[in-house]
Order: sequence, then structure tokens, then C-alpha cells
Amino acid sequence: MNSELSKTYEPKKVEGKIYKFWEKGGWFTPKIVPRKKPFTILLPLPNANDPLHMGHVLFAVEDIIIRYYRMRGRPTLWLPGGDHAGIETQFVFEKRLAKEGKSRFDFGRKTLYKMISEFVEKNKNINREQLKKLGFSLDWTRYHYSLEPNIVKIVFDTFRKLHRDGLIYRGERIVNFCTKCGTAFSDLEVDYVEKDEFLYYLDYTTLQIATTRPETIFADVAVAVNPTDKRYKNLIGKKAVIPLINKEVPIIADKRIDVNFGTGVLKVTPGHDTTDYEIGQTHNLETITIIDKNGRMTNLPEKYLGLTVKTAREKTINDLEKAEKLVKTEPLKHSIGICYRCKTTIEPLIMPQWFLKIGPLAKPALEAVEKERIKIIPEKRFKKMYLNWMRNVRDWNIGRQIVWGPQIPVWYCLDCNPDILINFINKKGNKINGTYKDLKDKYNFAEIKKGLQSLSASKNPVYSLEEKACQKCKGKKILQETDTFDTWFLSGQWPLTALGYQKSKDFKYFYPTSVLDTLWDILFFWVARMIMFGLYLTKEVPFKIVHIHCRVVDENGQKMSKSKGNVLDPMDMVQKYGADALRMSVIFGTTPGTDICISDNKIRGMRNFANKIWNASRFVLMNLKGFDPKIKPKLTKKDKKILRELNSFSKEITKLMDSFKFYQAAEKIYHYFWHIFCDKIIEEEKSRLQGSNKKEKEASQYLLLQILKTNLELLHPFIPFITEEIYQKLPIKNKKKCLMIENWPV
RNA sequence: GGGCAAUUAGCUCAGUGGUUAGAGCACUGCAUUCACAUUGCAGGGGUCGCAGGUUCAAAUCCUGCAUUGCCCACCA
Repeated sequence: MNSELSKTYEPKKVEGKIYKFWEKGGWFTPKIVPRKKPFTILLPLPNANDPLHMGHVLFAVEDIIIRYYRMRGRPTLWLPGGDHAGIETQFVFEKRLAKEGKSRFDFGRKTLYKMISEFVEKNKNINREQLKKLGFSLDWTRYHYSLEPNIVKIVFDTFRKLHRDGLIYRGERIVNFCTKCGTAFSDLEVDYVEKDEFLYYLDYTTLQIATTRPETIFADVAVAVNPTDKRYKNLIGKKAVIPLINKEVPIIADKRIDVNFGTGVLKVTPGHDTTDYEIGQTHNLETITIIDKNGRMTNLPEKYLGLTVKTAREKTINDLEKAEKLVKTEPLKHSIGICYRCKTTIEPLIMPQWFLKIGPLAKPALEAVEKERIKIIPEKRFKKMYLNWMRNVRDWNIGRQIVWGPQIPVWYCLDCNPDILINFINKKGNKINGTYKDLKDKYNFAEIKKGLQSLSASKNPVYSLEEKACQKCKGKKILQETDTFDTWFLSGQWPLTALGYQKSKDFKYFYPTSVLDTLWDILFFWVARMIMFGLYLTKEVPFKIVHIHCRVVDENGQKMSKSKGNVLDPMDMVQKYGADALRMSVIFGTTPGTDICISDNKIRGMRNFANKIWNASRFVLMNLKGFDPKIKPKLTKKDKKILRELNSFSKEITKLMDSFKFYQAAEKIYHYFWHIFCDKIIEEEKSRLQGSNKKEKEASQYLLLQILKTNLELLHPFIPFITEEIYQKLPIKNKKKCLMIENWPV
């Protein structure tokens, strides 16, 4: 190979070529060697339809770990994947539909699924190519997409096992429903925002109540006071009257009532409020629903029928005022739940849903971290955050009323569930909805099945976990549950599914994995669920270390977002300064779990470092005239001292790598290379190199080459491209085919 | 409401009891073809949030306070 180097480092000429060289060489794919202990990381699978953003560059941490262990001789697997990302993807797709003036309601679910699927297929490869541009040494031969049939099959089996173990149940509970997205969410997917609203004091004849939601008075079934409240003690057991509809409801006592809020009296609306629902459960109260899934009023006096919640509120207030039942109105700042995705106010609605009983899964997951079978880095803050969450975790609503994702493997016999609600598009293209018993005479089964949009089974439906004729009535009019799994129900099993749970050699060899590296924002969504599923199915932890990497913010500490216009595109930065510089800039001067400010300036600084490496190497290579790698020259005392120091420096770096202090390792090597090797050693060697003493010259050449090689090895996990390119040009003994499989020094 | 964490140079952060507290970026002065100006040399800049305490010794341990960030719960 030509040892002439250009005057400045040009990443564009090097990176693509080097990546292809690595890929062709097959070095990303580990060989299964039974006696050797493997090292495994699963890439937190990016959404298959999304290009990468700055945050993804932090996967560099994983590449650093992977390259380090690979150089240490472990069979090392870094497994990439793509996630179908149920709600995220459907949301993006629906936005596109909206631009064409269409919505999800215009299609049967099969058609809609196919459209989204094609959309994802088209985009799936974009981020794969981008991950390659960043130099990530992922084993592409093991790439998996979350909707592959084998993966879905494992997920279905898990569902069945959970069901057998009594951990899956269909429950009618109050759920967080987004009327815009048209789906229920888990507690994790609700955000809270402070809003300035009003507190309305209403006259319920016997007493006064205070509420922020006057439009729900029609669904009141009681009013409640605190049993210790002297003001109302003698009213308990008597009646109050709901204004406008003049309905009598009992006055009950419940200790959940805050004496100091409003009038100290709560109107109990179990159909539309979480606390009220719980009070209703305790006191065995009826539940009335007056808001439907579209956020429209239903099941109440005709003048309010079909109104949106907002309009209904205005109208109710108006009517209350006319009826002289509105006592007063106070401004109130309070927080309300909104959809994390579309920011619509979450409507608590009573609905039958599929739930996973979490207690039995959480217990071992809690212990695993308490007893440090799984270690969280950095421990402070995140370990406690995890334990705290796991101790208080509630049952998980695993169904989503969207099409994009695997349908829950539950089949309903229509004849045994005559009250099942059906939405479908008929032959003529009209939207039809109603219960099966009302529809079955007008439409045949095939027509319903073909145009089916969604089903909604009752609280206690007759169902089977297999698609087969009904066990009860032998009927064949069977439809699968249209709710799909929460995406995290699938990705929570990723360590199992991606490695081919049970059946494959990979699973036996690579599970449990070594490290899971991610951002803290999905600690509960994903990490906690993986731990629960892993322990439930295998009794083993899915990974031994959870490493929390940094969140990228802009140079002013602001979160990057399109609306703020402060987004840096990682691919632009690769183009401008090179992948190595970009990678180094997200590692250098950072601590796990904190925010990291990324700016053009910082990346440029790291590009300068790459250039420094390039030129120092260039200098060493330019001065190798007459050098024979086979002969080891006689070194001076000073040379030996420098090499000893280099050796102990390497040991220091190894120690930092082993303890996951990559930021410190990066800073130390940076410092050594630039300020010791370049500024001192090279400067001092110039006289020997340019002098006439041949032996001194050879010793100097040997010394510089030795230091350069070791530094390239130490730097390689951080900045793989430039170090590989230079390594290829070094005239050294026992040279490997590439630097990425060289032995780590020490 | 319950909890966790942070507060060190202009900015972003290292630094868990021991000599004059460090890095990157930014800043100031000088150097112009020496491998590299994507450079070199030199330099400025910190009462380590505040108040107490423990210790021969505190940025580091303890207590209280202030401010900021985050997590969980919830607000009729």
C-alpha cells in the first residue's frame, strides 16, 4: 500500500471504503466458539421508518464497548434491528393521509395495514445506511425487523403462556383514552401539563359541589364528603339533586375526599374520572358513560347529544347559569393529562381492555436490580428511579386500538358474543357499525370480515387463543381481536426474539447479553419490561449491565426540536467533519446519564484532533526511510523509559474501559496523543531522525512507530475509520488484516 | 404531595479527604511554510451555591438553607 498521505485528513475518501472493507471481511459477524465467553449488545432498535437523529449518534458508546471487547478476543456480537413502532409509525402515516384529505376511518384494517407496511418497507433501509456511515460494527447478517413472522410467533407464545399462568385478563377499567389517536394508552404514555382553567361551584340543592368538568354532571351517581367533615356529617345517607336533570343521588362518605378543596364535596362520576371510578368501586356505584370514543357526548339529554366535550361544557355552564345553579366560578391552575403523542387531552373512559397483571413479573425484576444481578450505570439517580417505579408499578394495558402491529391472538366467535361491537366498511364503501346481533341479518360474515375496521368485545367475552371453530358452539364465524399489542410488549421481548428464543444456537450462546445501553427516557417503557419478560421466560436476566448514555441538547442546553430550529443532522455533520469527529464529540467531556451539548464548534474541535492524528502519522511514515520492521534496534535508556510509560498508560486506559469510563479514557488518550506524543516526543525525536547516526535513527523510527501503533489501538474503538486507515499503512511485524481485530494493548 | 439528583473557569463538564482544583470549547498575546494554521508557544480566568459542623487536612464527609433539573403520584 502506498504510504504517502495527503496533507489533511479527508474522511470522505476513507470512511466508505473502510466500512466496505470491514463488512467484506466478515469481522462484524462473530464466530460461535463454545469455550470462549461471548460479549453481546443488542442495538436499541430504531424506528424502521425514521432517519437517525443526533441522539442515535450516542450508539457510539455501544460501538466503543463492542470494538473494545472484540479487540480483547471475545466473540463479540452487536445485533441491529428495526422496530415497527406501532403508534409512532401509524401517527406519522396518518399525518400523510391527512394531507391527502383522508383518514384511517376511510379504510378497512387490512387495507390500512398494507398501506402502512408498504410505507415502512420503503423507508426501512434509510437508517441502516446511516448506521453504517457512523462506522458502527453491527452484525448485519443478524438484522431483524420486529414484525418478522418468527418474532411475532414468539410474542404470541409468550402471550399464551402469560394467559395460562393467569397473568392476562380482560378487564373493564377506566383507561387513558386519546380521542384523536383513537386508542387507549398505558399510564406511561400520558403526559401532564399545567393549565389555567376554572373551578365551578354548583348547587346540588342539599349542598354545593365544586368541579372543573360541569359537562359530566349527567354521569354523576353520588356526591361524596369526607367522613370527618363536621359540616356535612348529618347529610351523609341523604340525597342531593343534580341540576338540569333533577336527578337524586346519594350523599356518601369517603376518606379520599379533601376537606379543603372547593366546598369539600365531590361529585362522583365513575364513568369519567379515575378517582371517582375507584370511589364507585368501593361503594358499589353504577357507572354512567356520557362521552364516547370520538370525544362526543352520548347517552344524555338530547340538546347535548353529539357535542364535543368542549362545546358541551360551554353549553352546560350556560344552562346552569340560566337555571341559577351556578354559584360561582373561580380560576384554577391544575394539571391535566394529555396524549404524549398528539397532545390531545386524555379522556378517562371505561372500557374493556386486555391487561397484564404486573405484580408477579415485577417482583423478580425488582430483586434482580436490588441484588445487583443487573447493574445500572450510573447508579446514582437511575437505580433508585428504577426501584421506585418497579415497587409501584400497576397492571399494564397491553392493547392498542390501532392497526399497525400484530393483533392480539384472541379469537371471538360472533354467535357466542352477539353484543360484540363491530365497525366495518360494507361492499358499497359505507361505514357501518353496531352490535353483531343487529348486523347479522343485513350483512353476511364474509362482507363484515373483509371490510372490518375494529371490534370491541365485552368485559367477559367468549374467546379462544387459537384461530379455530368455536369450542362452545362449533361455529365458524370467528374474528380475531382487532386491538394490537402495545409496541413495548414486543420490544420488551427483544433480547429473546432477536436471538431466536429457544430454538437457535444464537440464543443458547449469546443470551443473556452483556450490556444494554440506552437513554433514560425509555428506562420504564423498555428496559424494565425487558427485565420482567427476560426473567419470566428464562429465569435469567436479559443483560448484566444497563448503561445510561447522554441526551443530546444544543449548545445552549435546549432540547433539539424542529420547531426550535436548533436541530443538527448527524449526516450533515458526518459530511462536514467525518464520522470519527462526530463520534468523539459525543463521548469527550460527557458523563453517562447527563445532557450533552453538541455544537458545530465541538465537532470541529474533534475533527482537528483527527487531523492531528493524521499528520503525526504522516510524519512518522515519512521518516521511515531504511527502516526494517524485522529488526529490532537497540534502544536507549530514555527510549525504554518512554515505552514503559506507554505501557502503564495503556493499562490505565484499560482500567477505565473496564469500568465504563469511556469519557475519561477518551480524554486521556486525546491528551497523551496530542500533548505528549506530538508536542514532546515527536519534537524531541526530530534531531535523531534527521541526524546522521544510523543506529540512533533506527531506534527513533522504532520508538515512534511503536507509540503510534499502540495509540491507534487505544483510539480505535472511539474513532475507528481514521485509525484503521493509518494502521493499514504501518510497516510492522505480525500485522493483522485489520486494526479492528488487533489485540488490545496490555 | 412523595422521592432522586445537581450546584466547580464565560459555556459544557471531569475531579469522593492529602502538594499551587483540571479538560474541551471560547478568550488574549506572540510565531508564517517546520508532519499539521484543522498548527505551535505563552497567558488570563475559579473565595468549588450559601451557612454551620466533623477532621491534622474538606470541592470531596455530616446538618440545615437556597436554586435548578428529573422521576412517581395526584389535583374534583
